[in-house]
Amino acid sequence: MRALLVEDNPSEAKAIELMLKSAGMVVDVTNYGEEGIEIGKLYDYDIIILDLMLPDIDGFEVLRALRSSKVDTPILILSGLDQPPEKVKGFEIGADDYLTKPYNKEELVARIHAIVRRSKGHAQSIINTGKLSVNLDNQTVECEGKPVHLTSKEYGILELLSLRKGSTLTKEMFLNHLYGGMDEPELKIIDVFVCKLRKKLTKATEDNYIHTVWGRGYVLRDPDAEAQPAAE
Amino acid sequence: MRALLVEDNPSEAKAIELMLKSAGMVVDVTNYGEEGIEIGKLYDYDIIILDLMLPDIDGFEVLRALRSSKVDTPILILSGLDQPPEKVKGFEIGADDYLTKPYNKEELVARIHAIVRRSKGHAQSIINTGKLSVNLDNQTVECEGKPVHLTSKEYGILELLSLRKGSTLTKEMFLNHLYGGMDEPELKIIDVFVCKLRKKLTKATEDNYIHTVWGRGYVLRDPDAEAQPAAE
DNA sequence: ATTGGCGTTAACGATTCATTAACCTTTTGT
DNA sequence: ACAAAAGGTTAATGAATCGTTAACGCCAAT
Repeated sequence: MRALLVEDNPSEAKAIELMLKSAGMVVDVTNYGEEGIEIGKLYDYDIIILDLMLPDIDGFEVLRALRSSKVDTPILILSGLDQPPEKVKGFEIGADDYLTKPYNKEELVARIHAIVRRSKGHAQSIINTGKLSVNLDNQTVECEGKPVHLTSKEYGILELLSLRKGSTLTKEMFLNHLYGGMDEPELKIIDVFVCKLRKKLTKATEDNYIHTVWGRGYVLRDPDAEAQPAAE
Repeated sequence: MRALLVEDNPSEAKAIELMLKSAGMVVDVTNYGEEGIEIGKLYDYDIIILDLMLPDIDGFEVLRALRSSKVDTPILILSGLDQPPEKVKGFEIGADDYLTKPYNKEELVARIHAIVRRSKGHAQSIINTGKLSVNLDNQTVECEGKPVHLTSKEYGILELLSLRKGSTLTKEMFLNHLYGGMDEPELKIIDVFVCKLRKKLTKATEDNYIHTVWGRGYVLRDPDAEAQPAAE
């Protein structure tokens, strides 16, 4: 999962960054609102965490700018002010959640998980596909109760496949989901991880979940579902 | 176990501190309510023991301030007044227990143990995991009835693992659980203790309880509960 | 004063993971 | 059928993380 954090206070930013990373997220950080708008438009994040207190421009402006640029990434607002009118304002402009400081650390991670889940159309934090179940909160995978050990990148692939189960995802999308910052590896790496992931899943499930859509990308499909409607 | 004591009377504070330390806890002490709020927000204690009689501000204010700052650490109130209305007030604001002076020394420790246990979701003071049983009251460990001698830090690791059995804990969490004050040693120390602890547990149980989650931390798992973790 | 247990740091080797590169197989278009 | 493009697989490399041991200093008990 890839997140953008827009927070000016360096120590606070570092604290949140570490927290998110220890929850297994790929995190980009910026201290300026303007840069937040830039990067937010440039990359396809799963979530943007936005502090209202920024040195250059008002946090609300960042939110407005992103939304008017048709960026529909879920946005969670962090605020020091606990004024209900402000909260309403945030939602009106298009925030997806609003957390007032000081907030409980676990709560931030929990909310982010919930927002991302819902934004992809999942009510539960466990996504079942055939014998497989992917736990988005723990970042664990099980096959009929037995744990399947995946490395973090392998999990990242399966996570995205599960979140958007049934639709074809391009390799670029996987790259975007798995890597932060500006130093992405080569596209080919996705093939390699898909290969490794398939091997592990086949070993565990005796079944085939990840299908190749030639020239397009990959899809995750439930093997039980007989009819195979054209994905996408 | 890490505790914060907020108590203005120096001799009383010293007495309680020693009592808690002799019960194996890591204890930070402050004489002022304001400082109690500060530190309580800053660190992640297992419990906060709060005297209502404070020189600067009312104990209830400290409690209220912590709770409104989303600090959900269990709080035990110590009080000289035995007025039922006050007791009710404490619980309403979010105290977890209320002890009136003079109180029995053992009772204080016993209550603290009970509160911490329950706050982590354990009804019993003995946590069993496979052949292992960890006694939170005595801070002792047994394997099929035979005692396993652990040093205090080794026990601290196992205690936290047991309290949060099944979930992955980062090295930072262990550091926080094992050390008080402001002078934490380096993260690496956790590896060393885990190594020593594992060796003792393996010798006693002929089994493996502590699993490494690469890049994240450690988990305690019941070996009976599941089959082998899927290989490469 | 001496000893032994413990906590801590440092150093080194072992593992695991991410990535690239190379090579082979399958699919597509002509 | 054939070449080109895309995908599949494996091996090699290097970096990050982890495990283990040794060594040092502190403190408490003898």
